[in-house]
Amino acid sequence: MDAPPHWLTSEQQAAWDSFIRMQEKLIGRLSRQVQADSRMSPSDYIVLAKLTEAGGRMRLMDLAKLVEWEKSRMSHQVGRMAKRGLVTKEDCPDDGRGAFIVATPEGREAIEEAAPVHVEHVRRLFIDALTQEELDALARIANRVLTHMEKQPD
Amino acid sequence: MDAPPHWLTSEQQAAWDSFIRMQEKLIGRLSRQVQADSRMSPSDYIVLAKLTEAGGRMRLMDLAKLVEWEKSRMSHQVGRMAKRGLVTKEDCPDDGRGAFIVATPEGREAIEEAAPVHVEHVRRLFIDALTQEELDALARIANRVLTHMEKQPD
DNA sequence: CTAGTGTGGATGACACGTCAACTAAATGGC
DNA sequence: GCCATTTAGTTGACGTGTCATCCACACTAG
Repeated sequence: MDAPPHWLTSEQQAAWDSFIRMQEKLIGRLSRQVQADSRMSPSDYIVLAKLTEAGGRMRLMDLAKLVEWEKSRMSHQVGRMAKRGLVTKEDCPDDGRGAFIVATPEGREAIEEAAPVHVEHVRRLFIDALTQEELDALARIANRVLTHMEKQPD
Repeated sequence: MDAPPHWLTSEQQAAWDSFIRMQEKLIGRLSRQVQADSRMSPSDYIVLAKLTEAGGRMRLMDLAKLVEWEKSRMSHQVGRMAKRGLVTKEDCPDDGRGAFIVATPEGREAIEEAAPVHVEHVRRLFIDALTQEELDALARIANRVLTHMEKQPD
């Protein structure tokens, strides 16, 4: 009969707006900073971080799952990174289709140089703005949203 | 003497990871949904929403400031949207450099159709996962981070 | 062994964002 | 009025993300 309540309450809207705004500003700024002081793209950073963290040698598909990317995106990304000398691709003996992605020394050096700087930025922009209680609250909220999302269709 | 504490505590790291993960999943999913059920890109949606909200006729620069984009991005975006018939560009009589961006009827129709669906998705994926207290807490945290970021260099 | 299916990965077309350079008109000082 | 400086907006190159498609190899059933 009567239409469902289409819009958000002003409090809900305010929360959503604040979240979106903060998320955009924060991510945007961190991205620009990674690029500025490491000459790597944010994607390069993530991939290299996860790759070296896992030993520096991984199957493309495993890497994609680890970072939660689709394989196509990872394939493109790895291709570009190979062109820049950050990683190399090796054939996989066990699986004729397979490819190992291997971090080059330059790649290792790049990430080892970039990581502390990046963490410093995260601390300065984000961590330092909040108390540990607020961080805990945020983590709890984020995890709640994540588990709730998993139950939703689509 | 001793190096500064380079890394985050495990609690800090956990909070950061949860936030990033939730943010990526949520934004990713909402983006795909906008595209799926409106045949508009997320950028189209935002621009059209803000534009019509403001009367459907605005200077490009004002629009850019409103959405907090740089003018270049807005110019490209508006160009594409014009090509798709969502907006048109009109010369500005008062300012020879200027351009008015005007939402076309098709643009208005598109956003009016897409908005309720999008809000429903936001509600379903995000709002419904949290209590009003949690939403308030999140808003407070987000605003804290935002004001803290404004004080930081860069 | 072989036919069908599934999986790892590459590829190409396209939309998007960023950066730097550029044009042209407005503005302010003199 | 004239020159220097802003400001509005465009443009092109480039790196990136997505989607659909494709290929080669692996696996399984028969």
